[in-house]
Amino acid sequence: MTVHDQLSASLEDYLEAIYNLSSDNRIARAKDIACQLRVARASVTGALRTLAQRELINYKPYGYITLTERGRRLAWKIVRRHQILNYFFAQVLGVETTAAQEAACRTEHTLGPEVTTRMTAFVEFIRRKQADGQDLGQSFQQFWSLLREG
Amino acid sequence: MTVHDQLSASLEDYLEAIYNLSSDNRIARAKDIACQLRVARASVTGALRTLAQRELINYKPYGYITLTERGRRLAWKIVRRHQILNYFFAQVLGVETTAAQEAACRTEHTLGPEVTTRMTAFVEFIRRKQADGQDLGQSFQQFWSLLREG
DNA sequence: TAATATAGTTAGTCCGGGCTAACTTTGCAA
DNA sequence: TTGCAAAGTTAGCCCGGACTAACTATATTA
Repeated sequence: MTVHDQLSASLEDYLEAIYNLSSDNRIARAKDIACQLRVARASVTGALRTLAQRELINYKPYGYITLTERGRRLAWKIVRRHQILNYFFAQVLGVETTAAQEAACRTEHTLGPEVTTRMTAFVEFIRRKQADGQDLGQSFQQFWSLLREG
Repeated sequence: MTVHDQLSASLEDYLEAIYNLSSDNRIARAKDIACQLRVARASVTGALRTLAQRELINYKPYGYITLTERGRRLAWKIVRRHQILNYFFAQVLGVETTAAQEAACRTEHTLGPEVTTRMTAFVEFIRRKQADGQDLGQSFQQFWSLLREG
């Protein structure tokens, strides 16, 4: 079984989309996955088959799509990573929200576990400082403005 | 002409390798590119052709490989991005050097221009603070140790 | 319940970018 | 100067992951 392998960037995206759609509201529909990932419906089918055979989702042709326990755990990690990066890009670097989102989408697949955990801690570190009245994002963004305008 | 297009991650790697090899010492040899990127010699040939037709390198079969002016400028940006990330991973997050290098290699291709410039500024910002006796990397790494050990 | 719209799948194609095997060119050493 | 090893190229293959077109299943609603 190829069950333990790393997922490709593309498969991570599918898994993440399924996670988001199924928690957002109801059921993850292939149509919506396609739409969210801006991909043809036909491409979704292939990805679903692969995810199913890696035992990350439960999937039968024309049936409902649900995450397995393994799938849910993995998806959660992926989503988490995404959020961390997004926070860093948006709140610390001050990148505009949709650009930050897009960057996070692209970058999230390349961080190894080492960098991910440290990055997570770093964001936590920054949040604490902020709670202590020391807003790093803000003071960087001041610096940034000076660079730009001044 | 496809001359203005974005390069794929893989082509960026080739360009970067050529840049490094030709500044490191002498001439960028296909053999060394292959070795550095851990790729078969045959794969290099294809990449060289593509880079040549995008006017980023001067290349004739069996000839020397040199960067064009455009190629050099672009390669420089790529190398720069790599260094910035590497600094951030190693000096700020405290990731061990070779792991930081590897992460930088994977991540560098996904940062858009917006994030890249801000990231560059962020690293500069941190350096300044460090010069002022406020070492963010160090204080984060203290925090990190507490998380781990404490 | 039958007709049709919508969702999903299949088949077949393409493209990037790897690979190996076999061939050609180049360059060094006898 | 020739003769062989090393470097480079070509041809042909594979794989992942997109696509379109055409088909099938499902759902809606008249």
